[in-house]
Formats: sequence, C-alpha cells, structure tokens
Amino acid sequence: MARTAVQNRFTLQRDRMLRAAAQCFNHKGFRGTSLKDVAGQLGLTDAALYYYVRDKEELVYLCYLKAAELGRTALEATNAEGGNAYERVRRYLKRHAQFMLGEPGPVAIMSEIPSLKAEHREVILRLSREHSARFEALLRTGIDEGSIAPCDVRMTGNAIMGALNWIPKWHHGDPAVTAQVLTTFPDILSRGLKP
Amino acid sequence: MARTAVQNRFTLQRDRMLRAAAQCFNHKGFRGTSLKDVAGQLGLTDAALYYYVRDKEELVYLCYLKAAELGRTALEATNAEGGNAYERVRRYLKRHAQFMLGEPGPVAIMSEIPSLKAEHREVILRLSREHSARFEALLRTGIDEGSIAPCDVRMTGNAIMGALNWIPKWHHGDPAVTAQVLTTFPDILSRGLKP
DNA sequence: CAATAATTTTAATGACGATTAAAATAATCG
DNA sequence: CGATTATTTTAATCGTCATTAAAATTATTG
Repeated sequence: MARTAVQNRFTLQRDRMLRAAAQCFNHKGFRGTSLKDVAGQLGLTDAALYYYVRDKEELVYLCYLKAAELGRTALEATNAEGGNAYERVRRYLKRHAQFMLGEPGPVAIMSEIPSLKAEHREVILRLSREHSARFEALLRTGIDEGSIAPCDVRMTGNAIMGALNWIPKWHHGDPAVTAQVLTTFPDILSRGLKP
Repeated sequence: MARTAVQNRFTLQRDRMLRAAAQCFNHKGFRGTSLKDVAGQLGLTDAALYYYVRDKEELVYLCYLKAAELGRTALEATNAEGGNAYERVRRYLKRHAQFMLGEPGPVAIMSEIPSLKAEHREVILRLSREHSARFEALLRTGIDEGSIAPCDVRMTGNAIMGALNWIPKWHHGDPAVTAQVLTTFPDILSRGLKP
C-alpha cells in the first residue's frame, strides 16, 4: 500500500513534468528549453527534476515514449470501434488531435529525434515506424474495400501526420481555436481520401 | 564594377551560409546547431561567420526572411500564370515544395520564431501573416468561382502548410524521395479541395 | 610590386546551463 | 514523538558555445 501510494505520487509528479516539458519542447525546442524552464512551470528548482529523471535526454525520451503510446492507443481504440476504414481514419484523426491538444496531453511532437541518444533513438524510431505502418495499413484496407481512394499511402500518411504535428506551431492554447481544430481538422484531412 | 563584384561575392557566400544554416536548423533546431556546425559545412571556422552576419540570431532571421521571400515569389509567379484557383493552388504547392527541397533552397522551416529578437520577430510574423492571407484569399477565390469546395480557409491553409513544413522532418535528401514528394504531394494536398 | 581592402584564423573572454553532492526540509510510519 | 524515507534546495563544478579583438592571410587594384 505504501509502495503503491509512493509509486503513484512519484509517477503522477513525473507525468506533470512530462506535460510541462512537452509544452516547453514544442514551443522552444529541446536545446532551447532549459531545465529551469520546465521546473519553473512546476514551481520547482531545476535540480529537483533529477529526482524524477536521470538527465535531460531521458526527459525527451519519456515525452516521446508517451507520445508513441498515446498514438498507438488512439489508433487501436479507433479500430476497435469498427466502421469502414474511412470512418476509422476520421475518428483516429479526431482522437489524435484531442490527445495532442488536451488531456492527457499536451503531447510532445517528435521533432527532435536526432537529439536522443542512440539507444533511445532506436526505440522511438521503431515505435514510430510501427505506428506509421499501422496507419498505412488502415489506408490500404480502405483502398481495398473502396472506402478510400487509391493513393500513395506512405506519402499520404506523411502529409496527414505533418498537418497534425504542425498544429502546436501555430496554436497557442486558445480554447476557441482548440474547438475549431477538433471539428475542422478531421474533415479537412480526411476529405482528400474520399473515392 | 569593383563594388558589384565584391557585393556579389559577399552575397553569394552569405547565401551559401544561409543554405547551410537552413539545413542545420531544420535538422537540429536553432539552439541545437552551433556556429561551428554551419561553418564546418562551408569549410570555415565559426568566427568567420561573423564577417557575414552580426550574430547567430541574425542568421536565423535572414534564413526566415529568405523563406518568406521565396514563398511570396512562388505564390505570385503561380498567380501570374493564370488558370482557375484550384489549378493555381496546385501549381503553388509544387513550386513551394521545389523551393523547399532543391534550389534555391534548402529553405529554413519557420519553426522557431520565438527565438527571434522582438524586432525581427515582428517582421517575420507580418510577412508570414501576409502570405497566409494571400493563400487564404486564393482559396476563397476558388470557393467563389466553384473550383474549390467550401471550407474553413484558415484551417485548410494551416493543414496544408503543416504538411509541407513537416517534410524536412522525415525527408533526408534521398533524390528518389524528392522526386516522389514533388509528384505526389501537390496531388495529395489539393485533392481535398475539389468540390 | 606596393598598398589597400577583403577574408579568415587564432586565441581569449564570459555567460549560460546541465549536472552533482551534500545539506535541508517535509512526509510517513511505527 | 523519533526514526526513516521521500523530496527539494543550495552551492559548487564543468563544458559548450557565442562572441570579440587582434593577427595573419589572401585578393585586388593602381
């Protein structure tokens, strides 16, 4: 009981850290954000972060790991709900955007993979490739069943992910805009897939 | 004559700098690239860059300024060629991608506007907004004339720009992929606009 | 060639930021 | 309460990197 209570507090605090870090990284980049920036958002001192994390690199790594998990979750949950591939893509886009903009996010955009240490980079790249592959498979399913127009699934996936990943660059938290994004983006991004 | 010759050499060298810097910035971020990185690509010493530029911040600023100019050029040239709005958008997308991936690029993605000093940031933001406005106007023209389906032009513009700006994150120079991008991206991004 | 201008390098300087160890504070538990 | 554990801070240290001044090199021009 004590163990889990402590575990909970620890992981909860660390998760707060990850959210703060994700926000900073998205805004100012990995090298551009100091640990003091992240600590400041939490009302802590920079040195305190080392209680939760080995070093700054591990901080991004954990952010990216969480992003990968959420992406996978969003896609799996969507697939589980059924519907044709076009509808599933549409739902996935909405869920992904939700994760990214609100709870349990904000999620870190994986834009600085080169700054991961080799070992961590491999893990993230593998997860990232797996996710792309699953998304592309979904597109292919749609093409086969006729709910999605034939297209280069690799490039189409890249285009869609780019549009999503770029959101934090121009969206700075205005709730009205958040709502706007959540309603219009799934439409805009999926319209091009219609047969 | 002497004057222009020197001017030319100077600006040519500086433009080589901007290309090297853009590549570094796109790859490792502003804070993540050292002046030694940029200088190294040119066979120079870091201190030599100060002959061409006041400081590191001015280097990004010039990169972004060039990016803004090329974007404007691409859009204006496209509009000058005529055609309906849908066709113009399509041509613009191709031209923009070309500028970004090849000559006179590679162009720096404007992903670190916060690291500009206030004065420069205002200039870049103004140019950026002007460009967005022009692109959105083009979309609106298409909607009015019926060559483009009704849509939220602001969000649609954001989505398209995001897909384009994200390219450098996954494309690392393979010429085959470059060709792939140039042929498929204009299709993918414009298909969603059809009425 | 001599003189001047252009370009680059060498060799400091200084700040900032990651990291660490030891000390201090807060929480928990028996 | 006293002891133990958890959490945070203070106060160094260390390296990297931007920046600068002065010197060296290279080009240009009269």
